[in-house]
Amino acid sequence: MASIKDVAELAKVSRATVSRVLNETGQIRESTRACVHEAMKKLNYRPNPLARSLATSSSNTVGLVVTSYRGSFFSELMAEVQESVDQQGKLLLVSRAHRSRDTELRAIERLKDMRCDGLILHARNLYDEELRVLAEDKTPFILLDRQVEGLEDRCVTFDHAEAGRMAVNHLIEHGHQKIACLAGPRKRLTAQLRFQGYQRALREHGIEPDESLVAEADYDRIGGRRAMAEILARHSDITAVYSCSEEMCVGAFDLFRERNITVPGDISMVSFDSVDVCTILTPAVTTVHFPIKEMAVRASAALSALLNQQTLPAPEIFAPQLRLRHSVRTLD
Amino acid sequence: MASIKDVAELAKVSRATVSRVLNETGQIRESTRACVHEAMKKLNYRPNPLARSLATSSSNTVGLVVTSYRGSFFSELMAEVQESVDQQGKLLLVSRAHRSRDTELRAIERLKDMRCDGLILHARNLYDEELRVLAEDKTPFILLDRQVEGLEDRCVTFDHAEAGRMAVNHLIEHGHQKIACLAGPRKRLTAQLRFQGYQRALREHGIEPDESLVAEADYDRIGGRRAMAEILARHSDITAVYSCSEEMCVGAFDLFRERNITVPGDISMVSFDSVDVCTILTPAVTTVHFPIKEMAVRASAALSALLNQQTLPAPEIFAPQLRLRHSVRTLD
DNA sequence: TTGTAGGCGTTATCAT
DNA sequence: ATGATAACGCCTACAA
Repeated sequence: MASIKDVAELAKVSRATVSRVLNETGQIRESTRACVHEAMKKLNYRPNPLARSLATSSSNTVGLVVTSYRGSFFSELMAEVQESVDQQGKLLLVSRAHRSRDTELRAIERLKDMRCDGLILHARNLYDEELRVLAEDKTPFILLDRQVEGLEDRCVTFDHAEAGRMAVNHLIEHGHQKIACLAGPRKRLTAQLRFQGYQRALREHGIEPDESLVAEADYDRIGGRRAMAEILARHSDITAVYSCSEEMCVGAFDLFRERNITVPGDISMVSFDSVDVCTILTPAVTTVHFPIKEMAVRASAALSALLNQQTLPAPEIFAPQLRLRHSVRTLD
Repeated sequence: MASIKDVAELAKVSRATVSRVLNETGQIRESTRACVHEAMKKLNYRPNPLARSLATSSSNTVGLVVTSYRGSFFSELMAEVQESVDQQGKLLLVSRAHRSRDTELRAIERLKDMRCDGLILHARNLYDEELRVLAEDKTPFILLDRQVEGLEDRCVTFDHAEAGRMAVNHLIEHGHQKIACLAGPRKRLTAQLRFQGYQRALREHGIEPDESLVAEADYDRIGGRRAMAEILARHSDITAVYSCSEEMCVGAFDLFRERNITVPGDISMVSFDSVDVCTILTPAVTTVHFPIKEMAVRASAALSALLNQQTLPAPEIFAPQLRLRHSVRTLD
């Protein structure tokens, strides 16, 4: 591979000059510029980004931290970030954080080691304080789906509790009282919020939440099926279900199909959803939409603005949105 | 950030020694090793991978080239590769090639510029010859879902034509004769193969393929819906559909639902599938499974073997597999 | 076992 | 407008 030195020699100039035409910096005579360009073509020269990074300690690279690679949620999230980063002419580095503070820290470090220009963090376990400390040093970052005091302008968030409340409200307004909840892992903050929304909606209508109507799963399909089975074993007379993820909703439908339970005939359903899986089900399921794609795009844009020293767009809290479909029956 | 130099000074040794303990190379007295380690801890030293790459021209990085980031197929493909690369302790760089030879070449170059140790290519447009030429130079690569003469041991492939034949055969064996085809983009080789499988199955049973039973789409949901509508406009009496992608199948179901067409009552369906979307539909759709996930894992493993100079596992042609579900009715 | 010194390919600061 | 030259942080002969 030809290096800048080869180009310099062939063009009979110094490496500095080649560097200048390369970066269009400084003043260069048109003739020498042409000469250099010719030499570059002739040698099929490609600048070495690693060397450049070493010299500038920046890398034209964006880092993304996620807790998992699996499942359509993360897949689409990564794809979306990939897309926008790509459009900014940068490369994306993704690093997985698994499920602890420690591994999240490591994931971030790997990315900083690579001198990423900026980071997008979908970090679930770090303490707010750690994040604030992190914000002190060089590498700028955006927090995806997380609210941290003092870092509001770096947060792209969603109101999970309100979303949950809306979903369950919808059910109650249609006459449902005995509403089951397929909940996410309790130790995840957003799962808690979604659950709180459920409780809040019930209480607002004078219904006391009943723990035995709730079952927990890891947001996944088979977990959802199992959780649904658990609840039905305890209460065969529920009239509605509030699912905290689309995959759990699919799992519940698996069970319904097996047992010839019809939706919304026997049971009404409202689910969280972020990649429109619920529209594939029959009937299409009414959802509260968690716009992870839009949020991902927003995060990339915000980071880009940060990197270019532009004024940050106002921090945005994405609003939940009810998407009415055909899975809710009006009870009389 | 502390550099190797700082560590050396603090430990009162040379940078070479630090480098040695870092890479566990050469012989070092236990006491100095300890000393160096201590210095590293004290300074919270982290080696700079960029500098290392520059020096060794290798980067502990794997590159992946895809034609698109969108859609569950690519999402899951990337996630899967991400997972295995991650487990090898490496970082993944993904680059998009869009839809032409030229852009594919560029995508590959970007990755080579970054000195990726190896590449996984899902390259659709490069000529076989170009790939062979590419194989000459340093960076090793694996071809995903593509067969190239002379590079057989670097190919992880799937028999699309046979898969298509199996699918349509299944339909014919259940008494169907007038079988529509939701085809992928003709200019893509694998789409052609899937289509050829359709033709072959028909001919083997003495049915002459009828172009008006075929409609093309870009493997996507709305395209599938439109294509299905086109065919139905021409032939309202088809009894079965062969869909070349799961998303098109979902699109067709969208139409069916609108028009109260039942599956398999009115129309039977067999579809290609790679991420099990078809099991979400009602009824669950019988599919030929295109095991992209397994293939992605295989590709990563093969690349890893290549990188470690291990003997390559025998090249594998993944076999199509019919997954019987409930979307095919037996015609009498 | 350890140190010296040159190189990896750029950028950037001075001069000229 | 251009050229030396010293970083950037690490690796690796070659010496000692």
